[in-house]
This record gives sequence, C-alpha cells and structure tokens, in this order.
Amino acid sequence: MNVHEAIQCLKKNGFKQTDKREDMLQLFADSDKYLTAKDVFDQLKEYYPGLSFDTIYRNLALFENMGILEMTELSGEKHFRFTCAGHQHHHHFICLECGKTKEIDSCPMDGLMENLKGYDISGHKFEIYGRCPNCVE
Amino acid sequence: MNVHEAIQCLKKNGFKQTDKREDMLQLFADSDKYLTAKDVFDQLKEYYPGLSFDTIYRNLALFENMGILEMTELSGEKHFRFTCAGHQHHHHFICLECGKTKEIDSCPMDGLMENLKGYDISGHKFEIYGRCPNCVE
DNA sequence: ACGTTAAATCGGAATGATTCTTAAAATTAA
DNA sequence: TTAATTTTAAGAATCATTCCGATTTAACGT
Repeated sequence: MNVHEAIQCLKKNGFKQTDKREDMLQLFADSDKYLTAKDVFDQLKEYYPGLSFDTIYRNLALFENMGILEMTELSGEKHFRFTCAGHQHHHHFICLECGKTKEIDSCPMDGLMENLKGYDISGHKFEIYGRCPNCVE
Repeated sequence: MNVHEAIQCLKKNGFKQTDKREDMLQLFADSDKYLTAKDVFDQLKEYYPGLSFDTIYRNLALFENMGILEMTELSGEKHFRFTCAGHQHHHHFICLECGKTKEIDSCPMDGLMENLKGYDISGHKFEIYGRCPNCVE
C-alpha cells in the first residue's frame, strides 16, 4: 500500500481527493511509525495554518475504515500507521519513545528475543477478544 | 492473592485500611472480570451514596501500583482485574460482552484455538513495547 | 478513651482526547 | 456552469480521567 493506491482506494469508494488527505497519507507513507492525531496535526499545521483537528480525526477514522491505516491504543491515545497488507500475519514492536515499529513475523514471545537484539523491551501485550460461551448462547 | 493479602500489602506499605478499599477489593475478588472505574463506582455507590469518582480512580491506581490489580486498556477505557500472581506467565481471553476472562497458558496464537472451543474470537492483540536501538543510545 | 497527624474522601472544577454541529467553501459529475 | 455532494473551519459538547481545596477519618501515642 502506498499513497497512490490509498488515493485510488478512496476514489473507488466515492471519496474525494484533497491536498490534506494526500499530505496525511504521505506522512504515514514516509515513516514506519505509529502517529497520534496530534502528531499529524503538528506536522500539517505549518502548511495549513487554519487546519482543524476535526479534519485530522475525520480522515484518520476514514482511512482506518478503508483499511488504509491500522490503529492501536497506547496510554489512552489512538495511534495509527499504514496497514501492512499483503504480508503474512504479524505483530509489531513499538518504540515507546519515537513510535517506530519493527515487524515481528512470529507470534509467540518464546524465542522472540533473538529477533530483537539491541532493543530494550519493557513489556508486551497479547490479548484475545470475542465472546465467551455464555455470551455466545 | 485475596482481599486479606491485599489489605496486608497496603498496610505494610503505610496505606490505611478503609471500608471503601475493602469493598473495592472484594468486588474484584468475587469475579474474574475486568472492571472499569465506572463498573466499580456503580456497584459501590448504592452502599456509599456520597461516593466520589476520585476515590475510585485513586484507589484503582494505588492497587495497580501495589501490584494488586492489573490493568489493560480496551476501547479507550482502563479495565482492571485481580493480578494472577504465582502462576506461570500467561495471557487472558477477555469477553467483550461481559468482561469475563479465561487464562491462556501459552503465548502464541498458533495452536491456540483448541483451548478456546465454544468461544467466538473476533480479534487479538499482541504488541511488544520498549525502546528501539536508536532510542537506547 | 483522647488528641494529633498524616492520609483518605468529597464535590466540583479542570483537563485532554475525541466527536459533534453548523454554516460556508470546495469538489465532482453531468 | 450548475446542482448535488463532500469537506472544511471554528467552536461547542462529550467522556474518561485527574486535579484541587476543604472536610473527614484511620492509625498511633499519650
């Protein structure tokens, strides 16, 4: 997925191409970081002095719905990054300082450390969501 | 870990025993569910009409710091449950409908479904946090 | 039991991220 | 170009959570 494909995806679904959407998408395309709405806002507002937060939030939600961005919640804030489509199922290491990510191709923690030499691991989260047998009935 | 042990842990660290703390802990001890601050508030306010949210939040944070409760963030809200101490490292299945949890003793998703017959799995999260090599320097 | 003192609680105000609202402006399709 | 639709700006509203000043309570020594 790149900016061009993302724009095509939007157009195909009847959404319009705008400068701000392009710039937002370019931001994500240029980095493998998870970004918050504020991160995006701060970087765009120098080009768009009157930029509104609403524009950022609306488009982030749109991009997520389209599958262009993927979202995770970290310490109470939503963080977004370009979807890693086409790959096998994988997870991410997320740097809590700079937001940079690294793909983790295997799923378990076991035997994982060898893929993360040089990283300082402070924690991890693995949770499964759904409905329990009681609630399924 | 039970209510008594939790209270002892508090006292040992110079915190006081109060009715509200006991009742909060009892709530968690009585269920294997993740509860939000609001869940706790709603259940306690019928016994303590003048109960303040601040009391709930302050004590939840205290319990988490003491290692009595463990916390996870789910759709923008903090959810707490009694810490599963003494066990081997494990994860939880969390029912999005009732909050009930089930221990998952293994870590990978691979070969996990056999432990979850009857469950309707809608998603899972596995993320590793820390500092990347750049930020470690 | 009583008084002291630090800690806990209360009630409400403040915060911060996110969403909603309204009217104006911009874009697309015909 | 025009009409219909979408997007935008600006600010108000919302929701969970935290902060604050004043009051109450638990723990401890007398």
